[in-house]
Amino acid sequence: MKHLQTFHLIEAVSRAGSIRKAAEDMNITASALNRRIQRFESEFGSQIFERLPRGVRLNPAGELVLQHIRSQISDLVRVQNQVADLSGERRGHISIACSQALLPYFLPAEIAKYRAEHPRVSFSVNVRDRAEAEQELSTFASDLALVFEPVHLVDFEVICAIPQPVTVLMSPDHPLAQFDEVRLRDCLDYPHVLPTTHIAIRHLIEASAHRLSRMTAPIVETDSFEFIRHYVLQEKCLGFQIPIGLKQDSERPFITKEISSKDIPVGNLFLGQLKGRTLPVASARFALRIAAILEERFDV
Amino acid sequence: MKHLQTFHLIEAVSRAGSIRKAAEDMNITASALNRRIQRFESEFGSQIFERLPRGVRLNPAGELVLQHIRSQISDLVRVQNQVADLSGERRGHISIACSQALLPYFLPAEIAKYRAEHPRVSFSVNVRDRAEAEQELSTFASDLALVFEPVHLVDFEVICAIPQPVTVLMSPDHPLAQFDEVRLRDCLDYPHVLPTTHIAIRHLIEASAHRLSRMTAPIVETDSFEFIRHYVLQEKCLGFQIPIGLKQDSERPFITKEISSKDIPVGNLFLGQLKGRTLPVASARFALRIAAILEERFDV
DNA sequence: AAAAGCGGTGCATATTTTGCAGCGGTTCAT
DNA sequence: ATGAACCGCTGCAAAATATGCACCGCTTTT
Repeated sequence: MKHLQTFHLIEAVSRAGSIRKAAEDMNITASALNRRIQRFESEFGSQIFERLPRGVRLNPAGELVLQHIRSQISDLVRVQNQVADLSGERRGHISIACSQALLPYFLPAEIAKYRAEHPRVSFSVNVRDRAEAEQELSTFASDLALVFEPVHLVDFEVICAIPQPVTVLMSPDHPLAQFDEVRLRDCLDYPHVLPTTHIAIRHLIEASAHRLSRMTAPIVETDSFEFIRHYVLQEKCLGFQIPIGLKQDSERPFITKEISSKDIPVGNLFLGQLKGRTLPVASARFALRIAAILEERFDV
Repeated sequence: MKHLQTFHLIEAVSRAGSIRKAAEDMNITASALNRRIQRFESEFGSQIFERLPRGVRLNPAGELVLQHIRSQISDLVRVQNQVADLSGERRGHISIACSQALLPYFLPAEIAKYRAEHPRVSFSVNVRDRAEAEQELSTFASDLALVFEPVHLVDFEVICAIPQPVTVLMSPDHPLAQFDEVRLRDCLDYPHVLPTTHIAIRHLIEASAHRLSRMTAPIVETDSFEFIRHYVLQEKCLGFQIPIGLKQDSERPFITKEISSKDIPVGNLFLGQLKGRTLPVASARFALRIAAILEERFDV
């Protein structure tokens, strides 16, 4: 849309860090771009870029404006989709930022089910750690976030929260496999594989270990849950996951046991969106549905 | 701002009901305006006006677009105010749609107090009945609404709700003035003045009278609370108000008695904003403050 | 000290928008 | 029934606006 061009240019400049580079990216001359920005600043009533010797950078006012721009653009496509909806077409695109645990079973299954009913809806699924996921919402890069234990929760509007106790997994021939209940202190006695420190499960385990005055001693540290799931079958050791990352039925190649909340506090899986934002119809519908499914499955 | 001009034109056309009239209002030729609208429609991807023999009218898609436009404009001024805030100026404008009961004491006092601290903040206070007030929010004509018993509550985000029992007032020499408690049935036995039917208090009274199988028989029906307050001093009769519309201290020229919730259900005074909207800083601050004051005074 | 990169500007040129006049249609008052 | 009054819409020339080019003054880099 024509009247948003200046906005796209501003975004390009903020990305490129210099007017000349941005001009090249957008296939116009630097002088034209320069003047557009000057005109915008004068109409808007305040500078939005600070001029540096090596280029330009958004100033605080500019950050606000950029946020406004992104929200405006995303809202416009929302309106366009709603209009398309009016004329009978059920289409749209849903972008989700999610934690790794959602990748193997939950999201593939749910998205497939949804698309079976709404074939004209397409999806983006972006793996993001819990900090990145929130960032992703505020830049309008994703509509929804489905993350385990997000960090800030500012600008994060919780649609639903599902408790997910940390779960230990092991191969069936592991010594701990025979017990009904597994305590954290037992786990720490055996070789174990842990996620890297910025991952929420690791965080919960470290904090709890510290309360027991114990130390973790991972034999392997990884940022991939998939790796953990496969590794416990290779070497006799323990791995950790959250329930939603595990197959629902009992045909699992390994034994899983939830660790009591007395040992490790129960974390939450949050489904959320950008605070105050009106989601596109498709995303809003999908979010409600996912919330219902989650709440039913983990009966909250 | 230049890039919003098309939006203002669309708004003008929807208001005028015809392109030619709108063109005159906006001081351009009909042909130019016509072409702008055609261009917008083609860029947007769908017609937004339906062409009638006597002019044009927004179609459903157009209604959505207009809503988007209003939200964008209001959001832009919000950003501008926030930027002004950054540069140290504390200014802004707060528009409020409210019920009559707020006019005599509450709002004048609170606005004055607020302006004493923030002299650069200006206000609009618009008296609206409870249906209009909600309308007012969704067209972005007002930032805040402070209304007794609003009707729909769709698109209405409640900031706080304050119970307000219907209160009967009378001159000190009225027969009922001597009793501690006044029942609704007693009130209906005496001459009474009532607000017109679209006003919430009347609604509550009518419903309750109906439950008692009694009828109201107003000697005067008015849409002015001010009139009621003055009239009970002229003729020996009863009037009805809600507490916030009455002076706080006891220096009232008339006797007031709250009617028990057993007789008339307690209505609520709602402070609210448009659902999902981010208010301008000034309005948001003022709303929080009013909420705090209300909750303290009527200790919720 | 020279080169390279930056934002900003004057001026001629290209592009877009506007106003004017006029077309074909429907509504409304006579 | 009929003409006047509106309506949305369009071709074309004029006005307004945005663009590209060449170049300035400046800072950083080499």
